[in-house]
Amino acid sequence: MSNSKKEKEDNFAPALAAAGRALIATMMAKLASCGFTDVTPAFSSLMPLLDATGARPSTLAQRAGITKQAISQLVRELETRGYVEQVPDSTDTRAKIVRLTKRGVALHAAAAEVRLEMQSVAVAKLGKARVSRLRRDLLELAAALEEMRTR
Amino acid sequence: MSNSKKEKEDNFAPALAAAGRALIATMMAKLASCGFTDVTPAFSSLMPLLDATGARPSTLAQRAGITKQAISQLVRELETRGYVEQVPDSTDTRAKIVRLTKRGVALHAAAAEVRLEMQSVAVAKLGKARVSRLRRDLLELAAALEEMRTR
DNA sequence: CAATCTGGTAAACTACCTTGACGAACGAAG
DNA sequence: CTTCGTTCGTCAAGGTAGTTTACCAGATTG
Repeated sequence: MSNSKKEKEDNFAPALAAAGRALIATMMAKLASCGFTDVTPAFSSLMPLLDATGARPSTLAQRAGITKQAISQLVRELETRGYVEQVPDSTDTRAKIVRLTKRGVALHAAAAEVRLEMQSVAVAKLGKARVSRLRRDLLELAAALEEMRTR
Repeated sequence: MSNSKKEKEDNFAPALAAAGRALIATMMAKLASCGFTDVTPAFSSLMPLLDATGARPSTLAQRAGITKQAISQLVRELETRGYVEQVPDSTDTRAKIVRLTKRGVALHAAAAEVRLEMQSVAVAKLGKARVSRLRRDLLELAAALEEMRTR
């Protein structure tokens, strides 16, 4: 009996899932209230990986940890919605450069602001020390699980 | 300048995502190595919500936080793969009861074991205190974000 | 008993990712 | 200069996990 109770009490998976869901939902809600109603979660995840100078799809894929095909689709969607434009890379005929449009810069800024606001909310609730410890522990946990997986 | 740096250093979203991905990937890998090769992430997420006595789809939907239609599909998949069976509820002609088959019980047990193993790995890496603090902080973070969203 | 609520399903759709196959261009090596 | 392996991006198809909309049938209550 204490066994099952212990698992339920200590199991961090639901907590992790809940935090993840809350993070996404809050980001979406805040962006929508800023007028960005056609943004999907994947867009907002991609935003912090883009900068003013532009980046190649392959680079983005690497940063995001997904395939270049997936990025290709995502970028196309972003393009049809007017958030980015693709220009040819002058140093490589094969390559493209994904660059934020004016509207994209606005979304980028809005997403960054929401992230900062989330950070503030977290710090207000948990305190600065616990927030940075949380981040660190999550990364260590991920590494430990990853090692367990591959072993 | 310190602003953007601060955001990058403290932003917990990537850490959260990484931990979540690692959790799922490890669960899948471990279950596959136990012979459960036809299990999808959603199956393993559903397992801890099922018990020996069986439960109604609606109840499962509530516990999982998704629609009853989604549960309906999932349960059907689980049924065709032989992990659960649906029997009529004697107390309500409309209702069904989702019950683990013998194979389902085996999967349920395997998933529980993997969760315990993950817990052990986490404790080995972070220590018992930090793990339970991590869980608590995640829940508080989720609540804070949720409040921020609805406000 | 009629109205309404609840349990479940069906179909169509969205979002996000994968694998596999491919053409075109780059870089180096012969 | 040609050949060869690699890299850049795309097309096509499919899988997973959900959603919304619409609906039926059984249960509950005024």
